[in-house]
Amino acid sequence: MRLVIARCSVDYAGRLTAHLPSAPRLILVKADGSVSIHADDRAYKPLNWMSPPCTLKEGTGDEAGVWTVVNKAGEKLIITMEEILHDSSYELGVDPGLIKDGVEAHLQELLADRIEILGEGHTLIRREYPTAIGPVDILCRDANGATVAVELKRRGDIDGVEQLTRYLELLNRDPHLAPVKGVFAAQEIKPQARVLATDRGIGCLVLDYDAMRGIEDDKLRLF
Amino acid sequence: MRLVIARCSVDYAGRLTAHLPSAPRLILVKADGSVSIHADDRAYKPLNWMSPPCTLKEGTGDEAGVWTVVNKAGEKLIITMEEILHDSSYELGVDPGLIKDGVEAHLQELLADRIEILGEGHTLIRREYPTAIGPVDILCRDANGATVAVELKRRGDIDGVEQLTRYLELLNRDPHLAPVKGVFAAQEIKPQARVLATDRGIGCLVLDYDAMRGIEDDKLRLF
DNA sequence: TGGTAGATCTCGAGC
DNA sequence: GCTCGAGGTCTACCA
Repeated sequence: MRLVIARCSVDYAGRLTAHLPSAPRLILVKADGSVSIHADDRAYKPLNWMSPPCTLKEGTGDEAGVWTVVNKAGEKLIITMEEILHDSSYELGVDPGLIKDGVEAHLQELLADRIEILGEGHTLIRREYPTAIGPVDILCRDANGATVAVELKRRGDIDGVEQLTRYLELLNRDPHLAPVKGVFAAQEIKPQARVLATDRGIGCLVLDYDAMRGIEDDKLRLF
Repeated sequence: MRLVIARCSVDYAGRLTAHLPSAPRLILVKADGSVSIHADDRAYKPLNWMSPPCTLKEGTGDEAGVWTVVNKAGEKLIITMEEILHDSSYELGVDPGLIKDGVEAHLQELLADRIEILGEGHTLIRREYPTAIGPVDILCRDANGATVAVELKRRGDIDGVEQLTRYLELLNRDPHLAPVKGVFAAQEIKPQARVLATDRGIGCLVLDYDAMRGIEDDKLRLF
């Protein structure tokens, strides 16, 4: 990891063209060859960057102080250094990486484990039920044996309803499954998504992640 | 901008919970109070971060070496420093910011200016034609006076077709406009999006940004 | 390699 | 304050 603080201007030419006028900034050159340029605000997104794999060439002679970063697609990032204020390097090694909890995959596990949250007598067919246009999060049967397709989201908005609609259209063409009902399940369902879902006869289910995890924990404690 | 290289472990509790085991990393504290933690790879996304506005508290006494970053929503980022390898600060000032070219807004301008790209005899009604569910990018009439709604994307995929479909459904309820045809225009149209659009009777138009800009430049040179 | 869906998405505009 | 759409989205996963 190389840290450079420098007054510089930057030009990017690739999927779009963009220019950064001269100003003091932080330039990060990482061990994988990637380069990013940061201003003194915003935690998440750099002003400009080149993702790996890419190669950095530092100009010499006439081109001294001009860094050119290129990737395979031919995108270019050109950094023109005007004044170097700091330049240091550190060996950090490979990062052990982030351990996450609380994402959609876990919600899917929890709901599959407690499928009766969908209603008395529901039984799981399978998670990630494959279709031609992608896997349905959960497929199950209700107490009457009717097929139910569940689309799971952390935040339920209109896109999720469209996605489920496409699945339902497809699943309903399968005589072994039809008629298939839809349930849109999320930790939070946006009003417009609820309206659209309801209009299409799709059920809405708001999930309480902490409560579900609690139930799961209780269940685990029984064994 | 404060740059710290340190062996540290990190815990995030907020929209999810996440943990980073002890390892050497770069910690950036920016002038807006934001904090980000970088490994020695990936240009774009930090391992962990807290977006502004947020406040950083460095622990003292028993809590020495423990940094706590909190935002208004109550999300917490806790950084436990085990060994500081570098610590320096720089005043960078406010960045003049990025100048972009080649985005959807510009495409819309260009297409509106050369509406005949859609076909001989087309006339513009207006850009950003307002509807209850949002503005239609371009509304125009073809040579026969029929209404045409255009959805513009840089990259045309299935979502864009869905969006245009919703607009068409709505616009076709307006007796002053109906019947309304749809055109899906993008610099690149994904095969599946093309299939869906065609299936719904929506036309597809691939736009050449450089050529359109060239035409525009030629046009400007005439005046 | 290409397509799809998720993300602590972020960010900005419009209401 | 929210809602929605765009992003050089990036990234992981799967065919």
